[in-house]
Amino acid sequence: MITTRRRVKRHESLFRNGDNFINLYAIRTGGFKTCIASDDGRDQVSGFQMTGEMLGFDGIVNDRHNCDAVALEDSEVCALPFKRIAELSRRVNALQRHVHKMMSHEIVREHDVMLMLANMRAEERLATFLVSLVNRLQARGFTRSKLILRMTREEIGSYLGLNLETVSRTFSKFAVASMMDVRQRHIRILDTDALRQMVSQSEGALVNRGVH
Amino acid sequence: MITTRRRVKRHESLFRNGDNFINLYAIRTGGFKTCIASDDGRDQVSGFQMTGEMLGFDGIVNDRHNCDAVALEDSEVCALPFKRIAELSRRVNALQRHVHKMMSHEIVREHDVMLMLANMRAEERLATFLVSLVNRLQARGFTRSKLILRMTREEIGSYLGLNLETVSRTFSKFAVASMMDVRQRHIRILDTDALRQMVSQSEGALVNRGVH
DNA sequence: CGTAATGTTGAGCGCATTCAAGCCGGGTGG
DNA sequence: CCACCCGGCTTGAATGCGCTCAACATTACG
Repeated sequence: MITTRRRVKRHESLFRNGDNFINLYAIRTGGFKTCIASDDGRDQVSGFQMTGEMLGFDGIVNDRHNCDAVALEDSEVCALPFKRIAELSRRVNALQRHVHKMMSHEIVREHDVMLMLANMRAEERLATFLVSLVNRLQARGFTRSKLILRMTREEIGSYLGLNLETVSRTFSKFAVASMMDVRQRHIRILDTDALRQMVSQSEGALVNRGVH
Repeated sequence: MITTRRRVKRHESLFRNGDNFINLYAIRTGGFKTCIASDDGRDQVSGFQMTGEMLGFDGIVNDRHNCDAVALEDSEVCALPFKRIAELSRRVNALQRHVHKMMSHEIVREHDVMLMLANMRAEERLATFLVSLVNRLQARGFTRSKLILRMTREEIGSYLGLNLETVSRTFSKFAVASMMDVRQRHIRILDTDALRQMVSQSEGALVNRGVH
C-alpha cells in the first residue's frame, strides 16, 4: 500500500475543517488535538491523539474534514489514502473488519466522553482524563507513574468542558491530597488507586480525603 | 438481502449492553433511546433515534452491544445481519460507501453533542435539541411547527446533561417568551427564528427578550 | 535577559442543582 | 361514571460548584 510520510511541526495543522478529505492518518510519533467549532465561533477540543492512533474518520461522511487537527509537538504521520483503504478492504477481510472496528471504537469512545461531560464533576473529569492518558501511555510501554502533558491547561479544560482556572485548581487539589506531584506539565502519579477511584465515585471525592 | 422484521413494544429493549452483536437495525416505525452506563451506576441517554434512522454501530468494535436500546413507543425495526452487510459491501461499492458514511456521520453527530455538553447553557441545549428534532421530523415530511415528544423530561435532561427540573423550567421560559406553546409533551413552535437564534447565541439569550 | 505565554491563586457571582411541595392527566377499580 | 392513585410535570427556595475577573508567579523562548 502506498503510504506517504509527512512531518508536522508543533502548532501546525495536519488538516483543517473544510479541507478535502483524502487521507486517514496514522500517527508515527508525536501527538495531536482535534478541534471542532460551532457556528457562533465557540470551539472545543474534541480529542487528543497520540503515537499509534488514527485520525480523520470524521471526514468520510461529507468528503471534507470536519475538524482541525493540530500538532501538540513536532510529529510525524503516515497518510493513508482512504480510497485505497476502501479498495483493499474489499479484498482483504481482515482490513475491512479493522476499519469497521476502528470507527466503531471511535463511536464508543465518544460515548464515554459524553457520559463524562454530562455527569461528572470537575475532579472526576480530570481524573478520568489522566487515567485515560496513563493507560494509553502504558499500552505503549511507558511508565504509568510519570507523564509530561503536551497540552495547555486551556486545551485540557476545553476538552473536559471546564475552564483553565478550574483545571489548574483541580490539579492543585490532587497535589494537596498527595495523589500526585504537579509541576506545570510534569505530573508524577503517587496514588494510582486513589485516582482510579475518583473516576467512578459519584459523590464526596476529595472531601472524603480531608481536602477542601 | 435477508432482513427480518421485529416489533418492540414501548419500554421494551431492542438490545442491551453486553448482548452479542449480530445485527444493525433500521427503524421502520417508532422511536428509541440509547443508554450507556458507567461503572458506578450512573447512566445517560446517549441519543434518540427515530423512523428511518439506524441503530447498533457501537457493537462492532467488541462484538457486543455497548448500550441499551429502548423503545419510546411501540416500534418496528428491520434487523440487518452485519456479517451479510460486510460481505455485500465487498462487492457493492455503493453499499460500502454508505456504511462508511453512516458511521462517520455518527462520529460527527457525537462531536456536536460533545460541543453542546461542554459549552452550552441550559437554554441553548434545549433549543439545540428541539431544532434537531424538528429538522429530522421535517425531513420525514412532518410539519415543523408541531411535535409530540416521545420521551420524558428526565430522559431529555439525561441526554442534555441537565436534570429534569431544569428542562421543565427552560420549557416554561420558552413558553413565557412566546417562542412556543408547551402542554406537557405537546409542543407547538411559534417562533422558529427565535429558537434557531438561541442555538448559536453565546450570551444573553432569553434575557434579551425580557424574560427572567 | 526581557518579554510573552502559560499557570496559579483569590474573591465574588450566577446558573444549575438539590430538596421539597403541589399540580396535572390518564388509567383503574369500585 | 366518578374517585382515587400514581407517574410525570411544574414551581419555589436555598445551596454550591464552577465561572468570571483580577493579580501575580513561573516558564519558555527569541
